Amino acid sequence: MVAEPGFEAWIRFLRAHASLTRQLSARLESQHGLTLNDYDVLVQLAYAEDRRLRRVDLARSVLLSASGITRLLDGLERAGWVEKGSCRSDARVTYAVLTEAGLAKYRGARTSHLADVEALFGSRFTEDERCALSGLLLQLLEPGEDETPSCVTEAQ
Amino acid sequence: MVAEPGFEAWIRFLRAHASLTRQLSARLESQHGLTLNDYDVLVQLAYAEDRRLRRVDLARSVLLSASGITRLLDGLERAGWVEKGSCRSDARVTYAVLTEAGLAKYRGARTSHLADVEALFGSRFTEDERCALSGLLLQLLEPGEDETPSCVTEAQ
DNA sequence: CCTATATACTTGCGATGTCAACCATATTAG
DNA sequence: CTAATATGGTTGACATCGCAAGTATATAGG
Repeated sequence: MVAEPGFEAWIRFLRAHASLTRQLSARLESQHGLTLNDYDVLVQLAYAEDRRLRRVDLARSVLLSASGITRLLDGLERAGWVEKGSCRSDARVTYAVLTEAGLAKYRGARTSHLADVEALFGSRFTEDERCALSGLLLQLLEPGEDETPSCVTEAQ
Repeated sequence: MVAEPGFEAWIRFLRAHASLTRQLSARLESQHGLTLNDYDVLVQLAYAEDRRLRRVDLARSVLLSASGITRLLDGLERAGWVEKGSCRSDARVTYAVLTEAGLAKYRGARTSHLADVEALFGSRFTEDERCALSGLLLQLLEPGEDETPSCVTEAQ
């Protein structure tokens, strides 16, 4: 894309995303057999209360459609990392529950993935730049979309 | 994603991308029957010399794989917006050439798409912020990936 | 020449993701 | 209580995209 004065930032945003996610997902895929979204879901569940989340909420927080979550979880369930849980108070909802195996899987993938993110993304910035970028990106999100829960500061 | 200290920026990057591209591509799709990538290709061609580009180069500049470009162009060719051109000096290469219809299509989509990008992306920043963001994003791209050609400043 | 390797491009296949339609359960209004 | 509507979730049809493999042409070395 080109010749769109003032849209340079947008173009770079698209390009940077394409480039980074391709590299990161290739690594995650080859080293752990996980998708970026798979990993994302595992993290969400690992830090959720009782290691379980309603499927709708999970969908919202990873920015996938309802059907997208069903399909993603299908895979994680087949692998034994997630299982379904039912809800006492509302028979419509199904929980996605992280299994022990799933937790182990997450822990195994975590270190190398974080290192990859650091190498391809974090290391390109100074501390200040990263803060600035984070702030700017926040301005792009709708209020509800920055769901980064409380545990952001937790070191695990 | 969560609980990854220092990765807030990365998470927000992923979320912002998912959110923005979904909204933008929905609009582009409903108003013009184009994908974000379709549009991207039309722009590249519209500003290219002789309105033609080698398929490889196009792939690189849109950050698609070789097969991705073949398929994307299949669609644009079926629609009559792009056609194949052969190369005198190298029989291996095929050009993607923008047709008159394709140029018209681009011009028709351009205004509304740029307005959408401005509304969802540009308008969230001040001029300075946008510059800063653009600079930061540039640091994420590999040398060759910021292909934004010379005509960036052109007003069309 | 002629073989080896590199490049341009296409195709088969699988993975992923969306939308629309659908079912089941909750909730609300008469 | 019942009908209307909203919400949680799944499924089928479909589109997009990457990888691996294959074809065709170019280029380099012996």
